[in-house]
Amino acid sequence: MIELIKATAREHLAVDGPNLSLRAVARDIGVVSSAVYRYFTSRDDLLTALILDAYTDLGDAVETAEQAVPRSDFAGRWQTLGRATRNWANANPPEYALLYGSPVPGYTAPPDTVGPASRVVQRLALIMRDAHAAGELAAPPHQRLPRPLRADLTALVALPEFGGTSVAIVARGMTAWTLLFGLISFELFGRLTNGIHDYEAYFEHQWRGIAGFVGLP
Amino acid sequence: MIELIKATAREHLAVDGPNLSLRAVARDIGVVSSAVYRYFTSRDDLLTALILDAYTDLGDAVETAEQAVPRSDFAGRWQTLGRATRNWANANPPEYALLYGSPVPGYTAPPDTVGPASRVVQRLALIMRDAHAAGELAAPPHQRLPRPLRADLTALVALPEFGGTSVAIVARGMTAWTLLFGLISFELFGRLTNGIHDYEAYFEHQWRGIAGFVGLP
DNA sequence: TGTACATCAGTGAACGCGCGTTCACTGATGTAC
DNA sequence: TGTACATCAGTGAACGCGCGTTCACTGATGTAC
Repeated sequence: MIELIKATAREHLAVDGPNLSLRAVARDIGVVSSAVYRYFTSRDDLLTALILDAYTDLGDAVETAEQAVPRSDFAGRWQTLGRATRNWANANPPEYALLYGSPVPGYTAPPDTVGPASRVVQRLALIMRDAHAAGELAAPPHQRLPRPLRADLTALVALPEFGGTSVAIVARGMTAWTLLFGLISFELFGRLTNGIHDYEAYFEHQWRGIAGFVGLP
Repeated sequence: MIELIKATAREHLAVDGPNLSLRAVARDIGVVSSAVYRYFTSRDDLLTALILDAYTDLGDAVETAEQAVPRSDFAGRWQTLGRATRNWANANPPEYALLYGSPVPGYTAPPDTVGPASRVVQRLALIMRDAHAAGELAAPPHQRLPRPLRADLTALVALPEFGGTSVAIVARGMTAWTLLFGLISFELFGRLTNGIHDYEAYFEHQWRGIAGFVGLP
């Protein structure tokens, strides 16, 4: 039943956006609206469940795809990670908008979404770390950093998924991470409708381009 | 009066997000809800006016800032363009979300928003074109492109603001454009809350980093 | 200077609809002895 | 095999609220002669 509610709610996301109507979901299932309260304590609770599911689904899809590539094919792993993320987003646009679109007004995601939310970027970091460990990651040029930014980045280098790299590498990894979701958002939110027609080719090219920027072969 | 309605509606955007309530706006102004219909034929019409205003406001801010930099200081113009865009977004988060967040369900922007919507990217292209014309834009490495993508990019190179550059340069310009709004979205939509504390320093560094990628000095 | 008329901003009531959440409840199913 | 009880999914009515849009209207202001 919980699954049925969530599935129906997901369908509604596609039409109404994040202003999910609990009553409409109940109506679709053929149940009275108060019945939903047996399974979710509130509308926000249902929304949170959907968000968590979506993060998990995306994380699984990306990890599965990336894991199928030979470990030492860093460029291949990189490309696969990007492609899997984009594919998931194209297969689940409303979920993507829920996760990476504008925040729902009046709703704040509970702290237990943080973990699942960072699986993609962690995976991305892992590829760079592995390439770095194998000596196949070109070192970015040295750049001066203001002290507070250096502090932030230093803390990130200390994380296990970035461990052993450098502040400059982490910064470029974050550039790529930002670009990844920027590319997908532009595609799904209609920024490319004037100019680009072959979205897939465009994405593949842009994503490959940034691989060079982060130092991958 | 039109201005008063729009100003009040803007305040509501901040609280309720894009689900703007015409009645709430009227209530705030101290007028009966039907009175608004004298000035806007529908809720969507009001929303369109807000979007157009926002694009214009952003475009003005960016152009004014960028124009104040000496024409031959390409890196300075680049940095200023990015900074002005970010500053505007930080000063007007709800408007930014309206323009660059997830699309409002059930609403499609009319075609006359296209022009104002592309002022920032046009400006960005202009800087690259000027730098290229001055011989100060490093040529990106040659990359093979699938035919449909090459066709798309070739059409873009023909636009006046990109005229005289190359397919590879346009592609990198689009990377930067995507990154610009990706960086701002991540900041405003809360993707950086774990890890980055000094948003401004972070942005400045990332944006300068991508300048090198597009070939600027 | 005064009257007649047109313009126009805003009113108020209504239509028909939606929403989240609560609460006491029914009625079927399962369990224990 | 049969009775008594507990569990639990779902009901239905209600609360109090919101919304966009329509329509005939009032009443003030401006204009023409």
